[in-house]
Parts: sequence; structure tokens; C-alpha cells
Amino acid sequence: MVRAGLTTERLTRAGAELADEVGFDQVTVSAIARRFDVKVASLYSHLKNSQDLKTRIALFALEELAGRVAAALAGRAGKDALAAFANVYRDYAREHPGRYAATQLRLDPETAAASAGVRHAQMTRAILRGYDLAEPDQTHAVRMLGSVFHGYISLEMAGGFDHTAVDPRESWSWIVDSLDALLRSWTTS
Amino acid sequence: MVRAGLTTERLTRAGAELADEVGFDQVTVSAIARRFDVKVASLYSHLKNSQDLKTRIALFALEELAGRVAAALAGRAGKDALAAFANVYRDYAREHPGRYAATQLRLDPETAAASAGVRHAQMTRAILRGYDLAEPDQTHAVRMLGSVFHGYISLEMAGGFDHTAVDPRESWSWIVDSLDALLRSWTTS
DNA sequence: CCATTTGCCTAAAGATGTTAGGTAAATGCA
DNA sequence: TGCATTTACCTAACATCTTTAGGCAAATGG
Repeated sequence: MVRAGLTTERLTRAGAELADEVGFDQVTVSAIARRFDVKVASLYSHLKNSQDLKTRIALFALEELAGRVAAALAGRAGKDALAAFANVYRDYAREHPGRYAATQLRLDPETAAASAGVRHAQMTRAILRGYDLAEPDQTHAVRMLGSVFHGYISLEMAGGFDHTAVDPRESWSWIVDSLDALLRSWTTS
Repeated sequence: MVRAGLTTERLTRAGAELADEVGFDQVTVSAIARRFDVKVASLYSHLKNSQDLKTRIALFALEELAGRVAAALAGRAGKDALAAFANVYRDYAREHPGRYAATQLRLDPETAAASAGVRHAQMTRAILRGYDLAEPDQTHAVRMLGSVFHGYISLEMAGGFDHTAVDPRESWSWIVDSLDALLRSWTTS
């Protein structure tokens, strides 16, 4: 019998694709096995268990997203960088809803510390270089930016903005403008 | 044999408690049945299915939270109302993490329209009365407030703020102050 | 070219979700 | 009070998913 050529990477990738198609919480070892036309038990040579699969998808998505953010931030500063940063997150979530959901998976501390999550935090701080904030304001601002962007995406994906006629894209740029103004006001004060 | 006295309400309540203890996604029909020392199939007289249970927990939590928000907003306006509003959400999430997670469940449109979610939206708008914003800025602001608060709570619960020494409570009030300043600046402009 | 490793398999058991149909308790009406 | 009906919970059964144990055949390498 011909072998399927499974590897942990291919399974992870397939899991990410499946997540985008049916939702991250619908990602199941069985579904991946079906996709490769292979028996479920065969996956356990490449994955510790179901949780392991989900963790790998999360790490994959964090990495991919961090790469996009880094590319978008290159050569930008100030409001320009802020808007680019925001748009990368939003676009990624729209393009890859399942992967974006995966990035919210709670990782255990060591895994999180070794993940691309660290780069995300660094890049968020990098944006604030354009605004010259001292600690602890810088940390407050990092948390605020993360909250707004994640919260907006999360609510938008959940359909929370569906019952008002105002175009979400307009709200998005209004919010980015507002954050820029806010950060500038903190700089000058 | 003595009957257990199951009702849809008791099952929903038990589900909410279970959610707070083990997480909303760990809430299972089987676990509820164990809690009442009853066979799983017995619950199907009171619940359509597992999804129905989760929806009911979500509606219950939305209702409970809306009540708290309404109570907190009574007699307050401006920044005072804004801070009270924010704190109710954060406190509720800390006190009832499973129920808070339940409020994020995606509901189908009709269910959502008939839920306390509508009241939440109205109360958010009510806060903005203190800032005198015209449309569409008001909608933008509603979305921004929802995003910040939900995003912050969500990131904090996920442990996203654990690797920096700055006290999350300070960031929280810094953010509330910033939002107040921002809304006031929009009012005057 | 044979020994070893590796990849996928069968088999089995446990947990959850769901439906169908039965029995006994509660309820209500004469 | 006594009987008919409704209601509440049960047993049985099946589908799906997760996970472990052990087997056979294909790939690999000296």
C-alpha cells in the first residue's frame, strides 16, 4: 500500500485550512484524517493528541501573522505604521478566520514564551516609538492598542456590528484616527 | 423512584455555574446530567440539544449582565457612567468567566434580536449622551467602546498581560481616562 | 541484500451526543 | 377517591470523536 506522506507540518497546515473553512473549534483529528484519506490512529505518530494539533495550528498562525505584521511595518512610522499594523490584523482575520481564532488559544506559559506572540508584543511596542511615551504609559498604550484591535475584530467576526447601517470600514478608520490623536496628545502632554 | 425535578431553568443555571468552574466550552450535556445524578437522555425532555443548552446559558448571562449594567448606570453620567460601565463588565468577567465567555457565543439573528444584547447596545449609546456626538460618530464610538472593553477583558483573561509587571488595574483606569478624554475632544470639535 | 526503522493499519475501549420507545410517578377530572 | 392522561425519567442503541496497543509492510542504510 502506498503511504500518504504525513508529517506534523502537513497536518498542521491542513488543520489551519480546515479551521478557516469550518471554524477552529470544529477542527478535529478525525476530520484531518479524512482529509488525508487515512485512518485516525495514524495521526498519532505525528501528533501527541488533539490538543497538540490545536496548539500547533495556533503557533503556525501566530508565526504567519507576525511575518505579515513585520513586512507591513517595514519603513513605516507614526500613524502610517499604526494604520498598517491595524489593517494587517483585520485583513488576516477576514482572510483566515479560523487561524485568527487559533491565535487566541490559551497557551501554557513556556509555549507562549517561545512563540511568535513575543514578536507581536515587540512590534506593538515598536509602533509606539513614533509617539515617544514613557513607562508605564507605554505599557498602558500597548494594552489599549491590543484591546481595541482584537476586540473590534472579535466583535465584527461575531456579527456584533450587523444591526447598524454604518460601514464597519468607516468605524475602523475613525478608530485608528482616534487612537493616533490620543497617542499624540499623550506625547505632547 | 424519586424524580429529580429538572427544569430548563435549573439546567441552564447549572450550566452557567459549570461554565464558571471549568470553562464554557467544557460545558457538556453529560456533565450536567452527572451534576443532577440523572441519565443523559433525561435532559433531552428539557433541552433540544447541546447547542440549545449553550444558547440558553448565553442568553442567561446576557440578561444577568445587562441587569448589572443598568443598575450601575442609574444616576450616573459622563465619565462617571463610562467608568461604572467599564467596571461592571470587567468585574463580571472576573467573577463569572464562563458566563462572560458565553456572552460571546454567536447567536442566530432572530435569537440575538430578542436577547438582552439589544439592551447592551442601548446602554452603550446611553453613555454617549454625556458626550453629545452626532451620527455616524456615535456609532463609531459605540463600536470603539465595545471593542476596547471586550478586547481588554478577553486579553486579560487569556493571560496576555501576565508577562509585564505593570498592574492591569492601572492600565484599565488609564484606558478609561483616555477614552473619556477622546470622547470629550470629539464633542468640542 | 538483509536488518532496522518508520508509517500506516486493525482492534478495542471510553466519552459525548442524540433518538426511540418504555414505565412509573404526578396530575386532573368525575 | 379512583381512574385516565400527561409528564419525567429510564433503558437501549447507534454515531462520532479520542486515544492506546500491537501488527505488518514499505522505506532506509550499512
